[in-house]
Amino acid sequence: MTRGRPVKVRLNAVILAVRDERPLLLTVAAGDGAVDALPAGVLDADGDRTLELALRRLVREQAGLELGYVEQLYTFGDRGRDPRERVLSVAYLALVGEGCAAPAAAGARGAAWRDGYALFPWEDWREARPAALDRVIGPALRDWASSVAERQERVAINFGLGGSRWDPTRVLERYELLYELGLVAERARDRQERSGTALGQAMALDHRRMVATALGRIRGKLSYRPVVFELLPEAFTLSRLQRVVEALAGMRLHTPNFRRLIERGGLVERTGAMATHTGGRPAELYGFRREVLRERPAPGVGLPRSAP
Amino acid sequence: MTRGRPVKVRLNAVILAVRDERPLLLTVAAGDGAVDALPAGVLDADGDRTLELALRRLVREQAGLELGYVEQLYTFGDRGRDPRERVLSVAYLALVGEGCAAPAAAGARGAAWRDGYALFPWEDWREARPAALDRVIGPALRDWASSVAERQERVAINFGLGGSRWDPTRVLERYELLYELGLVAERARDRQERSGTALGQAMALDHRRMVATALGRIRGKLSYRPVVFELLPEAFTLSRLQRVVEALAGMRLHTPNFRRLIERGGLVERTGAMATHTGGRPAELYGFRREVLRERPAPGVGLPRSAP
DNA sequence: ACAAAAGTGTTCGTCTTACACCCATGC
DNA sequence: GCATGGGTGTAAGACGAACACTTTTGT
Repeated sequence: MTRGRPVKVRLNAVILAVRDERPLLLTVAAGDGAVDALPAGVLDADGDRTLELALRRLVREQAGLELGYVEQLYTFGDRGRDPRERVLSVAYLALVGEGCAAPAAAGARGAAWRDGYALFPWEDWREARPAALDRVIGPALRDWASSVAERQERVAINFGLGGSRWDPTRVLERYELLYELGLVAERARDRQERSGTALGQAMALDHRRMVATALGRIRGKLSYRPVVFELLPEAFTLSRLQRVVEALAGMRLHTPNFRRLIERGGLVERTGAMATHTGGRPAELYGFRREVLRERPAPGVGLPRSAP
Repeated sequence: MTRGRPVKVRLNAVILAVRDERPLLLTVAAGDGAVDALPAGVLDADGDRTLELALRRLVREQAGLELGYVEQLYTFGDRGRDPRERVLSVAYLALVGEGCAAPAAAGARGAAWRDGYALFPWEDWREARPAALDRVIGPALRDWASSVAERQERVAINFGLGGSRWDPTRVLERYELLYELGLVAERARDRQERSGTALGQAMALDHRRMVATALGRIRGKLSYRPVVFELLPEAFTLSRLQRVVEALAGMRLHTPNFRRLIERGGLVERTGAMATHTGGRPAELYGFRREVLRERPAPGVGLPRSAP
């Protein structure tokens, strides 16, 4: 076997929570301090039995946070990802309850919880169709794709423009397209050019790409795995559940149908208790119903195919 | 940052094709020659621009095969995966047409195409419910799970036993459970014990786990991405398409409904040509219809929830 | 003629979506 | 009382599963 220079291996954590109807991301200060970075560290070849345990250790050390749900996201290894050296980064996605994401609960090293949609303003369709799409992105895409069929198709599929629908899960594809077009700050930085348009908040290295991967992954997973419950307390109201799903999906759902889907799908069960001070009528408190895993092969909340 | 011993990085390829209604896997001779291994190699930190390109190069060198569809599968990094040293292995899944998988078309180094279900006999439900399930696996699982609720749940979910349905995508979970129970040869080998039950053909290191990951992934992907077409020629009959899907899914489908699903879903278009010598009435030849990608967010063939 | 595979029609039940409406609390 | 959010009923429609049945070849 040929053997080149050794490659360094790093682990990265995309840690998400939802609080006040906003998806939050745990960040630490980057080396140069100018932008945020993801918690990261190196695998201890002797100490860490598995990659996942290494990640948990690392997040514990850096942010004082004990992770619950963790899944491997993707391994990034392109040359030039890190201008200093060739690194392989194994990225993980972790979900924590909103209790962990208390405003003060940031540990050492400038750890902080950032609004996820500050990174991807074009991904939040809850209030309205994001303004950036029509003001900046749309024109730039049209310009770029003009009279190149393949580009037009790519734009249509990923941004739901030419008769296609907006697919909430294509977060990464959209980010990468915007990167190629030079609409995000990372592109100019990576090429050492003067920066032009800079949509959304930039992050260190390719960390924003990792977060895009994570958001896309969890949006997809919502509909076939009961992952939302990792972000909620033991007991919750259905509307609270709906708000969390909406925050992740970046779109509003039809309340009455959402309730029925969840209840008839057997994902939750009544606890008997009630939530008061809801702003209106008191709401029943529900809990995740584990048995659903036995009953249905792919239990999830299912995003609508059309906007509500 | 703490820095332990450096970790080696390897790439592995799970290359699948379907031929004669059987999923085939490209293997090479393992170091000791006793079992098969997956094509593998090392990333060239200077030469390879991306991991995917490194993988393509590697497969070209080792098996003389030019890959088409490639996707990253998973990164394996547990300690003890390779008894010799701590290695991180980034596994990729590749799909090639049956032309590449010609019986003779194995390159150097003892490359060969193996029947995928020789590795996982319990995964092929096309002819009948696999015999091993009732003869060996069922009793062993019941024994293991007896009077431990969590184990019973895990068995039910993954093997479709206690009121749950068989979920074709849970290939990895099933393999890992059988590993834990000592029903596959790798378990005894890894623990340097005398081997007992040895279901299915073993592979080197944790390569069979990688193949299980790949099979589960592609089974899942069938229903929301048009991946089958990577395994078919440009023009094909609907029944040929059905056979390929069935080979991957490990189950039979209801022919008339399958046809309608595919046609109504807009996944294919008539080519006008006909296939003769089909054994009966000549069949129309179809081709993949690229436009679906614009029209539908998740185009795929959709496996049935119940057996036909 | 008959076997074998291709291909069509129709029915039924379930799941999705949308619309309309009633209920219980705080202020 | 009325605004606000919680909660229910029901009907139209899309979709998947199952059944029966016709068509076109090779032998």
